[in-house]
Amino acid sequence: MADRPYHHGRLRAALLAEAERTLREGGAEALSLRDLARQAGVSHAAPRRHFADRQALLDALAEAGFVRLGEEVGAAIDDAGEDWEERLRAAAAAYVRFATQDAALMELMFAAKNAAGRSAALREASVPLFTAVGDLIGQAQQAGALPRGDPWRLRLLLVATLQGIATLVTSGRVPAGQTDALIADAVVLFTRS
Amino acid sequence: MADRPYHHGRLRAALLAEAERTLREGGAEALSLRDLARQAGVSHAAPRRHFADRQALLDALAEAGFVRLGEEVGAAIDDAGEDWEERLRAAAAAYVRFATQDAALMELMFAAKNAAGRSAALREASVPLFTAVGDLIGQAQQAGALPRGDPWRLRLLLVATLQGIATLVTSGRVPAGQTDALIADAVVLFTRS
DNA sequence: ACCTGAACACCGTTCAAGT
DNA sequence: ACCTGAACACCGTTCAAGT
Repeated sequence: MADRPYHHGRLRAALLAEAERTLREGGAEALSLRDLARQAGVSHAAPRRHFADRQALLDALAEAGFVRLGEEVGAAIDDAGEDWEERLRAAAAAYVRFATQDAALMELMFAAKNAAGRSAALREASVPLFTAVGDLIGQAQQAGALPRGDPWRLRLLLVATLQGIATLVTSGRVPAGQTDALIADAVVLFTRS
Repeated sequence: MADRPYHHGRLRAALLAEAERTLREGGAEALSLRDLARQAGVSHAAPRRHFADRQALLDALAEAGFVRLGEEVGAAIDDAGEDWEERLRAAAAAYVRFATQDAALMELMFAAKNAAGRSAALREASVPLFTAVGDLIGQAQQAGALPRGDPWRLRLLLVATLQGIATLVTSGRVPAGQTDALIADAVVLFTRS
């Protein structure tokens, strides 16, 4: 690292990787472009080439977060057995686990200032997540494990419930060790309605 | 304001009031202690007497937010008719309305860094909200409008659902005009399970 | 195409000193 | 008890200049 070349080569990726770590350890407020540049061994103005401003970096983090959340929830569903209630529980557990391990990232992903049409990229990045949950619901309905009804609205309601549980857990309002019980309650709520 | 006395007199209250306004208009990131001091006509070091640091001000805002949310949800329940489903819907609508109008404040209230036992005052401030929801659930259960089961767990699940809906709405993931339908769906989910 | 270095206008926080 | 003013160490952002 003493004789680093003038061009970093992977500065954007390096900044993002380091930012994810800082975000996990100290929250979004601990993220400083100057500090990231320092840790990448680059001048404080160098990140500007890759991120127009600090918000652009946060946007990129949120975007990557949605992609990974979609992957993890999808994988959890696939890895679960064939029982629909079990699959729903696996999806919910994966969602809450992600939120617990990356609480600050989750806050970025659902920040109000990133609302609606603010970022087409962010909306697009969250498609796999919503698709995975939507597919699960549609199939569970066909199998008779979930009540009929507009699958779109049911999908939105399920994601809302998972997101709410995640928020209560990460904000410390669910007693330790009660998380799984709360998730199980939520799944029962949907399957028995 | 030209000949303001040396002692402001109500500096703490003035800072909080102005901070609430800034929070609503520009989010937590727009909150600057120096700027608040300026708007109060006081030196930049004066707020220190009332708030140990910036985080202490944010904590106080979150605390006041929980008190007000508890009041508004409680009032909505009281103002609703005697029908339990209608009362649940009124509580949910009040919760989401609060979150919509004060999205940045809501984020402060449920921030992960304010977790668990971090602030006894914050926990205490949220008691009326949880009590109002808990009482509603207990009474609806006794009236047969909600299924039996541990009311504590049901209370947590209901708050989680409301919080999740609020987050999806403020983060722009619920299509405009679909909010009421989502709230109605949530209430049906609880009453028919 | 990518990065540097200096400059600007802001912060939060601290602390001796004033009223 | 409450507030001021100067000081310190940080920021994000901009821009001419370097490679």
